[in-house]
Amino acid sequence: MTKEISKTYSPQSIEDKWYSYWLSNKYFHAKPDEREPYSIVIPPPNVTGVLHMGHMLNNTIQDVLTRRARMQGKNACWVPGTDHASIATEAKVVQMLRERGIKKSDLSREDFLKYAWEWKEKYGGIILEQLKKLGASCDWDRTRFTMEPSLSEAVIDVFIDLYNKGLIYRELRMVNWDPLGKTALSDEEVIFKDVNSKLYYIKYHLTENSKSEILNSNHPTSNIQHSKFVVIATTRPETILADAAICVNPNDERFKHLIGKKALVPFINREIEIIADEYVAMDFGTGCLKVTPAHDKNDYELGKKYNLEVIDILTEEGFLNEKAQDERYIGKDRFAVRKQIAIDLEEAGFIEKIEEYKNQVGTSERTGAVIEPRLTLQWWVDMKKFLAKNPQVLDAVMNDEIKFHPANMKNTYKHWIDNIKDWCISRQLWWGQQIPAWYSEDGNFVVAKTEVEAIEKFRIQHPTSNIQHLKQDEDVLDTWFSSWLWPISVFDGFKEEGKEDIKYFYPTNDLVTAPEIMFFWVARMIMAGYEWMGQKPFSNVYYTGIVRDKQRRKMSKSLGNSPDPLDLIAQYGADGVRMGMLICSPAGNDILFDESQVEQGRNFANKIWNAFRLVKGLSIKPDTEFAADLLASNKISEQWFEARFNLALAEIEEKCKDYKLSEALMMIYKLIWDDYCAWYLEMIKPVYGEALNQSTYDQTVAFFEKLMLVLHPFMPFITEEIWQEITERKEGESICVAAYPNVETYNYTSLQNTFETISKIRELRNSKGISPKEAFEIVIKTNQTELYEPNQFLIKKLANVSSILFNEDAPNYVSLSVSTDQVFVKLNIEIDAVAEAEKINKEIEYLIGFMASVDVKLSNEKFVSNAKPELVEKERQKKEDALAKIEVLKQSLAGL
RNA sequence: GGAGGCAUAGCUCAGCUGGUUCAGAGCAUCUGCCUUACAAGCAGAGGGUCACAGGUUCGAAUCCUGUUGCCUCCA
Repeated sequence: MTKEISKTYSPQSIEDKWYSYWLSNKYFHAKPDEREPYSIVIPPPNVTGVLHMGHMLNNTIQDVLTRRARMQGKNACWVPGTDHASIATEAKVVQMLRERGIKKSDLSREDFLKYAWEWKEKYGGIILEQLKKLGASCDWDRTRFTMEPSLSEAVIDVFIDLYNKGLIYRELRMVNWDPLGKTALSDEEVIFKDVNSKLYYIKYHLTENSKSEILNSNHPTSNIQHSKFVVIATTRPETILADAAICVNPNDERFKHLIGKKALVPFINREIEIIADEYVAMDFGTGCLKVTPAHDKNDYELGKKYNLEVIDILTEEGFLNEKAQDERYIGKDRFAVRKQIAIDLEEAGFIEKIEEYKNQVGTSERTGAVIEPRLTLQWWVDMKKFLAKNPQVLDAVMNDEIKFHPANMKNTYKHWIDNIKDWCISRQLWWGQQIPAWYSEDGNFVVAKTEVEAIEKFRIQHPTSNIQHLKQDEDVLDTWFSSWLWPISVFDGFKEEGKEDIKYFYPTNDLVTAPEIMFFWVARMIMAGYEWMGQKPFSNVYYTGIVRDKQRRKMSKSLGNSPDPLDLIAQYGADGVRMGMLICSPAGNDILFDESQVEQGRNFANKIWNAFRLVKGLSIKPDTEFAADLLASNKISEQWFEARFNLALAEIEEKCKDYKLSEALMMIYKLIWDDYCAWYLEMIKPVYGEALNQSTYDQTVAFFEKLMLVLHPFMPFITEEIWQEITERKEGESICVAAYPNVETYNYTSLQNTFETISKIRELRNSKGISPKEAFEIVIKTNQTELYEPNQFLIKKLANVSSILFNEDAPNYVSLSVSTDQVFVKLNIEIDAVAEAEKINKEIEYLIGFMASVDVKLSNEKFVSNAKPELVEKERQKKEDALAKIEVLKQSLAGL
């Protein structure tokens, strides 16, 4: 019977089998009907992406939510897809071309895009295939891509719409420039990193000095005031070549006399003025600030204020250009120049000192390159205006119309909204949606969907412009400018026709995402939702943590500390990996991933598998062939588990409602392992070679089935396998679409004292080193025999007890405390009366101490008068119980 | 520099509007068992001044204040 089922669970073949069964039966496909809808849109992974542990966690959670909803009778739809990821993808394509010996600069835009699409078709979207291994129950028929034609069209329409509403403008501004990606970035795409750098103190000679004096001056400048220099401090000495002024604080006594004078930039001897502004911090560096409007945001603002020249000495790749004036540096990378110019300055005597300095530099989220502030013409969304038009963007989150889990993320969200900056949406790339702006040769432009429309608009808006050679804007839109439409565009919400999906599935229910893209994506989807749908895009946002290794380092490819999820699945099974990821990942908390957790998951699967083997291997006979007391005992066991199950289910549902999935999973784990396997199955298991009665067997199978249903969202594969095998199923049935159990009423049968008796006897056996095979005789002293009497069968079976007597004398027995009762066990070995007495005395001592503390409370008038009456009553009960117990213990002392 | 959060067993975390479900869970550790479902297992056990110092209260892990340490986000 059990011979055919293998002793250990092997997931591989089972997982593949059921996943293709689910696909071929289209259980994950959803279309609008009369049922209540439930929808989730996937945070679209980069089309260049490969599954990493973060995806595993994120998508497991989405799958749990989706599968639960589906089983609870909702029309569940989880929409998958990928993001075109402008910068990342373009970088990959450029790299592929380089390997083939092709330079991007040699290609036309059209040719480049042809290669890019080719790349996308070939390598893009591997990640979606990997998700299938995880068991993701996405509606694959709905797979979308942010750059597919209809989604791109929506993006363009939205741009035009916002432009027409006056929410988009084009302006020359300082942006975050990525010299590697050669594009502008939004503030959100810049990551600040701590670096150890150097603070260079550089002398600028005042123009009163003659040239020869400058070159020969080597004397130390201990007193700035009387020297013929000013000294400025900078971490970026190469930018001195772009200096336009020096600035001091007008209140700074040290430098008042210098205001209005002129200084010379080292090497190139450009004359710059010393100006005064309160912006300068007197206590930082030397108190003199070099002003470099082209290469620093604050300096740029200062430059605007004082009408300073903007001298941009960097190329788009971050190399120095001819404006740097010094031949030694032109054409070289800014970091190489930084090193070299420091040496040269030092040799020429311009360096006063160099200090070690810790500062933060911005780097590109996608390429890692150090960001250069750069003055360029870019397209912007006016966020303040946008929010003024859509106040719900903040309100809905603050009043929980859109619920954040965990809720404290609301603060972060509010802070961002309150300090919002305009969104730079243009990128100097080719892979993406090209900006629908058209320029005439004389510099006018219109925003229009097509060239034909553009010509029309020119005729009206700029009738004098020459429209012979209109040129479309070269730039594309920020990737997030398409992702923010995702919950709308995947349901074709921007199309004129086919509105059934959007009407039915929007707003979506849950969004599961990482906290770091709250601003990039979550906030902007909320904006788009209100702007174009007039409604929130989702009701709940579940923020997952970041997956870290045991040393709390973020898992990353470069550190090599991230296991390959597919290897893990191959080794432990998808169910095991899912369980391992979820078991310790409360919402918002980082998860410290450790392979031992996945092992725990695999072990759990194996445990379930063996319970299945046991149940499947039972032989069954009709109830009529069994003695009444055995049937009664089994009935008690069934009732007990039924109660346990419903109690636990209610709690599990509560936890799930609060999105505390890891706690819910832990409860299921304990329900199955401890309650069902360790207790229930042991209680009803017939002695070897004997059969089980039919009615108990039926119940046992029914319980097993229910347990599988509850566990299925978390561990879909093994639960399907067992659900299919444990009883007869029809073709086309699946646990995926089976009804989730409801909490039912039950008769509560407390086996508390019985279980405690069993445990205490086992403990005694353990501590005395007595074999489990040796049976004991016991006497139970209690005034509640009804708590034990019906369960004698169970006590005998599980604790190996041969006979049970009630309230008889028990001379020379060992006494055990069970709740307020005493259980006496007859041991066949000599018992140490002195040691026993000591043990009992200790217990009495403890109880007296305990009573004393209760008495303190009870004699405290303020407690008795202030505390709730039931609480006072409880304390009284405690005292009574303790008294009764002391009495019993004293009796057994006397008996020794 | 600004905002928010955290500190409970070796590790990861539960502990709601103060009071026997208040010191809990899982893992890890230790002891004894290959007891015919499972050694990926079974039966037990030992681990904590609830970061520190004050305060409020009859009563504080829980509320308040300060200190220290750590984390995240923003500039």
